[in-house]
Amino acid sequence: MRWKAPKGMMDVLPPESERWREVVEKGVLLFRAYGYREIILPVLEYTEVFARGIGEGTDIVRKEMFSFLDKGGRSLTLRPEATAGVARAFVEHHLGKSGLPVKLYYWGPMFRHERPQAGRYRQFHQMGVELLGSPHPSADAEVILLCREFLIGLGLSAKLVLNSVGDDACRPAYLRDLRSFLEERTRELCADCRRRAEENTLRVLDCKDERCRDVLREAPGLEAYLCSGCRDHYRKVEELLKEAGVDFVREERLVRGLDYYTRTVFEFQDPELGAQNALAAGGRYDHLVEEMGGEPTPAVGFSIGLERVLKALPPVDGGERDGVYVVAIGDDARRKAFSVAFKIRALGVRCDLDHMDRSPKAQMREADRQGYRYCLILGEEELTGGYYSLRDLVEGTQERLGEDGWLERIGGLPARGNGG
RNA sequence: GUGGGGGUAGCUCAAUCGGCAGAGCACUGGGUUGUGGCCCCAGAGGUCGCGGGUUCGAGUCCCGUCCCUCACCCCA
Repeated sequence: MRWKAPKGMMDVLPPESERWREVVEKGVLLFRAYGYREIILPVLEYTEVFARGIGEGTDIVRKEMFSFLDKGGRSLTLRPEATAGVARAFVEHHLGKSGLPVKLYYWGPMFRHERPQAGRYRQFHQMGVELLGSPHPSADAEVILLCREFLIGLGLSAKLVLNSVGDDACRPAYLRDLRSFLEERTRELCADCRRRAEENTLRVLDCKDERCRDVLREAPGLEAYLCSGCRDHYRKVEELLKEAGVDFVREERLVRGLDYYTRTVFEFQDPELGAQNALAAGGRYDHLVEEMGGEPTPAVGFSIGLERVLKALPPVDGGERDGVYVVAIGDDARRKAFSVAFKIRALGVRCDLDHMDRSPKAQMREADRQGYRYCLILGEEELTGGYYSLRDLVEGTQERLGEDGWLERIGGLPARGNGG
């Protein structure tokens, strides 16, 4: 094989591409129903946008970015996520000046230079929302509910896990104590955790190693360190979720790998997905806009992994038959069939005809294979008799349509098979 | 970056001890001078990932290499 798509990147072919389209369109309709409007961002940003926004110490920035120098020598990076770009655009266009909150949704490709595995790709696609300007717990609860609504609307039942990672008032003290605890116990930790303790301390809490977990059971808990503001905020988010009848579990070890999160973080997990089990994730980021050079603007959002959602969805079920395939027999008929097909398409009815110079039998087989409901047959008999033969491929019946009104008849055909 | 598994037809896979590269599905044609699906017949389709080595002979054994995949790290 001569050429392949780059590692971790893939072509989406039909019929899979059609499922993508459906999922994205459902999401867009739902986001709009919640008052969000689309923002279309560049796929590239100056590298500093991500370095500052996501955090210099995060794995994403340290080793997962597709970066290159442009011809002017500036470093550009393919976006590894969308939130930093949204914050940059929010500041650049002074979106906060004309009234808050600002509610935006996006969708598109993201890029991370990681080793691919099940549910993880180098180019992957996310759709998500950002609610900028509100510090209120109802904003957190809204985006969580919206995310849940999206997944449920697709027929998925994901487990919601929730936590609070505190804010500038309380997290530093916790980190200090956690670090000193880890230093004391460092000999009992796995190699990864020793490294994490230095570089991304909170993530030690997430370690899967049993021995680390045993040690961490004795570590100071984040919850106990939360300041009254964070504690109160978190409690109210929980109350709103309960009020809405949403099931969730608090997972004290849930911490996210991006530096900008404050207070609420959450994840929707599907245990059947394998190691990469987060369908969607998000949280609050009260200082990101400020970090990007804007006014202090609290915000909250989430993003959904399209590939993971598609993978969790049940397999495609054939689909209904529709449309008309024009079967032409003989040169005269082929000539006429060509214009007939265009007339049918102009009605918005799916329609096709043979481009392979095939026999009538093969043309009908093609009609069947491509899922057409009807064949409009046009041969010498029809030409001399002045009619069209219309065959219903589901019923196996055939009728004659006169020269007058045949097009109207086709426009009025049932678009769907009768009851499947 | 680290570890496990795997690369044979378009797809999913088989090939015994080293001895003529196969099946199912899909595709094309025919069975019907103009009628799909089911059935029957026929056909087409291969750099056995790539390179080297051992051997009379390699898909099979050895070395190297590339790629895919799952997992770790991390994350959607």
